[in-house]
Amino acid sequence: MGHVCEKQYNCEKELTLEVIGGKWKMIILWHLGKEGTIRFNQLKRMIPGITQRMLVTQLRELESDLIVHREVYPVVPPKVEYSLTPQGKTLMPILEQMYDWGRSYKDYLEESLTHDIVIKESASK
Amino acid sequence: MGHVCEKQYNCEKELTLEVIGGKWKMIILWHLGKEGTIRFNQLKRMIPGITQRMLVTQLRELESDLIVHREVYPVVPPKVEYSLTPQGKTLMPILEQMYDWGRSYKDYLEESLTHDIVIKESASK
DNA sequence: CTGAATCCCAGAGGATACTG
DNA sequence: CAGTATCCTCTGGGATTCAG
Repeated sequence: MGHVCEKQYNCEKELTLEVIGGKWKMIILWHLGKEGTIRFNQLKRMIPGITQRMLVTQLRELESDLIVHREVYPVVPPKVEYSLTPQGKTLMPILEQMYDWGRSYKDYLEESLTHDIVIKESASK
Repeated sequence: MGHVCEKQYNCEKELTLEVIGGKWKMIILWHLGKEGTIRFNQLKRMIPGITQRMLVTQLRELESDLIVHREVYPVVPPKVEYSLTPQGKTLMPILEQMYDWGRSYKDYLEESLTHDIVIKESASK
């Protein structure tokens, strides 16, 4: 099943990290959580810098972890839609919390940076 | 400053991930969050399997990211205490949520696994 | 349009030994 | 006790090409 199964963990937090920790997984999950259902190329266009290969592999892992659902339409040209599973949707609160924390942390870093500059300037006088 | 500064992100969620994403960082943060203040070797004993080198490097990164505070006592033999900064403490709710999600996700995986077995058994009759 | 197949590399992570 | 200093392995991630 999931690529997550074999490994050993000190704590279930690490299991969670294993699921969302890939380089592009959080952005993928984010878009799917907001938009609902997205086609492959649509998703690719929404994520600047990602290669096709990476998008595929990340999606495959999320799929085997039962986080993302893949719906294939047997038409030509191919049409494949991705969406969150019910289990996948339960990740959204975590992603939102991580977003909020990241924002305030960024502000915090900038503050303490400018503060350092003030300290250094007054010290060099 | 932090090892976090140089890189570019699509979203601040990835900044958060950058901070807590190291192999041993969540367990370290977890213990510091629960115990408050811990000495180096004490911490090492609490984390089975970690090497001194890894514990040092992970702690150094957390320190440069202003998440962990390092207090050195000029005595012999050396005594160094680690604790969370105020900013570090704000991470705890995220870790707890990740713990909770990991637990229920683990249950979910086991359920759907046994369910699959049932399906397969009845199908092979 | 949605992939699979190759090839490749930096860097995270680890084993081990030494030190003030 | 709390670290450095080396050296090495492994794999996550990427560039590129081909295919149904």
